Amino acid sequence: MMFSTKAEYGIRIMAHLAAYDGEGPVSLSAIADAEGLPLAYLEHLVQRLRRAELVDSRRGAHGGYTLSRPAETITMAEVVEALEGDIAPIECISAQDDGTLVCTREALDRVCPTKVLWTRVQGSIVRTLKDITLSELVVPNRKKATV
Amino acid sequence: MMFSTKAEYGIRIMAHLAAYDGEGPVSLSAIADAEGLPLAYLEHLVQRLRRAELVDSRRGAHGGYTLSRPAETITMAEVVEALEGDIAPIECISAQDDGTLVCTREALDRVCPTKVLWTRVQGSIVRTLKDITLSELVVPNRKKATV
DNA sequence: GCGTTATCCTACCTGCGAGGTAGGTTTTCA
DNA sequence: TGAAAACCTACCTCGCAGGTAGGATAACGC
Repeated sequence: MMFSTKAEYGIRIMAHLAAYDGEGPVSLSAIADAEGLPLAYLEHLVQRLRRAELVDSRRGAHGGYTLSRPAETITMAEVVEALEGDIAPIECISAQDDGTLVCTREALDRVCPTKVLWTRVQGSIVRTLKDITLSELVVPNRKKATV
Repeated sequence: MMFSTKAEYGIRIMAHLAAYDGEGPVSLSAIADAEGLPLAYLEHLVQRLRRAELVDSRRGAHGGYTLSRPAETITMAEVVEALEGDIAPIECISAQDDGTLVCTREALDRVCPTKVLWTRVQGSIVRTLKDITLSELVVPNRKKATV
């Protein structure tokens, strides 16, 4: 597998928040219960989402988390990157600030024969993730209950 | 990172064999030397390639490995799959024989909100890998030397 | 046939990070 | 003022990627 459960669980959090968007903050324990995931672990993940400013938090009783923006404007590339860090198919490839990819294996004289492969794979993954917004992951029949 | 060095090293082996295609078998120790990778570890990887029938082997003195087919007909999807096993972006998603993807998290009643995401990511990765053949990875200036 | 060179095979080792726990402190509400 | 929540830091542990070790088997050159 290529993405860890960090991405999976974190996306479940986001999808859950999206489903209850506009209904006030949702507590993490409610999400942990609903999704059957360990609360203490989700706390780590939601902190990443908060630092990436994808969710807002309200502390204290009746507190919880809300989406910081409408679900339609949140791409899965942002979410996955917040959770997993830079999206790179393999260790030696990393993106620079300007978006160009560099290969750490590539010395001055030698070109890396596999770079072209990883570059294209990375491109297609990022393109796909940018193309999907959070709103597409919301399960419809979960929403109506409390509305 | 999403692919391990198994894929990276294995692809380097394949690229090396492709560069010396038609010049008789290349020994693994020659490849290990040229690429600066541990021979004993490469042995494990090349066995996977052999079992997937991507390379042929000849034992004994002056033995080594050769591509089993022309490089243009070998897709990177085959190579990566031989090395890493099934290409799945995340643990819960796996491909069935007919190519449809299933999510182990998906119970009878609940749909998995993230499945649509992983399905599309998986599709774009596989499509990209199928689209690239080994011949595209061959570094030109490496070939002429012994020709 | 015998040494050399290679593949082939099985078992083992080791460090690290994913995945998870624990136990607090701080903030907000009723 | 106490309950409910976010917030924070430190720790644990176990599987596995990445690599080693050592031998068995096979095909040459002489």
